[in-house]
Amino acid sequence: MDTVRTTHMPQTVPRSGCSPPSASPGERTVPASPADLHHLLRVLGAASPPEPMLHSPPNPHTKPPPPYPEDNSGFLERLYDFEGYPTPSPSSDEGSIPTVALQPPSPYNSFQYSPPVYVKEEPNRLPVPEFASPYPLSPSGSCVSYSSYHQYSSPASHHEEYIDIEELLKKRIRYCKKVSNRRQDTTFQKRLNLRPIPFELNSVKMEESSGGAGGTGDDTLVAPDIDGVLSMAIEQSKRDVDNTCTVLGISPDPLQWSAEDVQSWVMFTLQHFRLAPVPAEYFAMDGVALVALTEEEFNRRAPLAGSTLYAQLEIWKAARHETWRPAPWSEQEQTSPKPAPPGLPSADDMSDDEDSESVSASAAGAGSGVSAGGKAKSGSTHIHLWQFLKELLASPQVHGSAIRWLDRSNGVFKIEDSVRVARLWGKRKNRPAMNYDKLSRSIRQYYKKGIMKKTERSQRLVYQFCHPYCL
DNA sequence: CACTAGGATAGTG
DNA sequence: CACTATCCTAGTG
Repeated sequence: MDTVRTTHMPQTVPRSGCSPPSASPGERTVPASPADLHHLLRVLGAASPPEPMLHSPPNPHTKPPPPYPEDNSGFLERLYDFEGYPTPSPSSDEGSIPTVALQPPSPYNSFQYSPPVYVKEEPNRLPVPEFASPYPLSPSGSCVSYSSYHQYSSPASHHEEYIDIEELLKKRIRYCKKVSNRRQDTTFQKRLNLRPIPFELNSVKMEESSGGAGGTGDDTLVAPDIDGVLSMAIEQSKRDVDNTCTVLGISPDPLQWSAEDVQSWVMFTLQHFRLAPVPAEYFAMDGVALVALTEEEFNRRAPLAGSTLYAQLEIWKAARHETWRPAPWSEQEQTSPKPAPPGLPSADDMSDDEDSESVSASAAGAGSGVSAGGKAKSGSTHIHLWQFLKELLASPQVHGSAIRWLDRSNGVFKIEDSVRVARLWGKRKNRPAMNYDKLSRSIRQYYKKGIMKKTERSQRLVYQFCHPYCL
């Protein structure tokens, strides 16, 4: 009989509908890479002007805030400078009414971008007008800060939200001062090796750990400071995410988004950042698929908004995590403590060189080189085959010998090493019995679905993505 | 022999 | 139900 298919192992691997706690060993769950942190910093605190944390938790022990430019400019300036951003000039060019430009935290100002929103400054408080997207901007970019969902059902009642600028400044300044005081002002960045914070975290860690295990005072201070800022950023972004979830009625976990959720989120984010609309079909996918997209793929789909969307998604992914743990740059994954799912021993990935490099770095893909993946093991087992193939294709330096683009713009690619690709696929899906025969069968299913098509001149091992899957 | 093509069925979420 | 994973038969170069 054919009931003897014993190759089936109990598949406990959750799919998109499941909650994250049981991710596979390779599953990357949070800001696992320094690049993620970079995103966070860029989009959140460090790179943004006075931050409208509308409902930031009241700080009981607040002191009178230093007047805006005088006391803070130094810190802000430094903060901005070493992040490579122009120092904001909080000048008031509107006569007697001081204004503050609250700009959407477009991290990469490379794309078109909405005009700054000017807000009249009142003593210590800023009324925030309604935006196109009725949600006030937050530094983290996600929709923010409503005290409750109900506010939205009665728009008339909340035309203005008040931002406690004192709070904002104090919060940020406290951190800046803290850092600055520990290291003498001008050199502290170097000492902390803070420059492009995220990207160098690895090296920082490595150097330090290799240097003196004991760690002179300096060494040990680095992590906590950065960590403090990050924690704050994460906290805020989590609040923002939660609020947005409430408004959009979507899960905080992008992996659980349906295609509709993704649409909602994309539209919301575009609107929120006043970015040009993107054809819906470009992001016609569920959350799992969205999460699997590399930054480059975001940019291909939405040249003007891709970076922002990608950065936002990074924040959402980060916010998924309940806690921000110190030393995120450590080799360990940032996944919440959970037992390794049955099936693949987690060590296995490590041992198998060829495969462990596997797809992870790829997510980073051609884009920033590091972005989403870093050294983090990529992804969930929920990934679709076509996404997986694109992941491989996105890192030719790693998998170029197994699979490569023949015609990138038309989505034509060739599998050079069918065995290896199949093995990688099997590994990712925790299907040890995977082979090219099965893999190709799955690919052929895509013909029907319009995800892939046969190439004009059929060649062995050559396939072609359909638009927009090739993006 | 390696691959292509596609039907059928089972498993999973 | 979608999306594979698996098995299988038939055909191609």
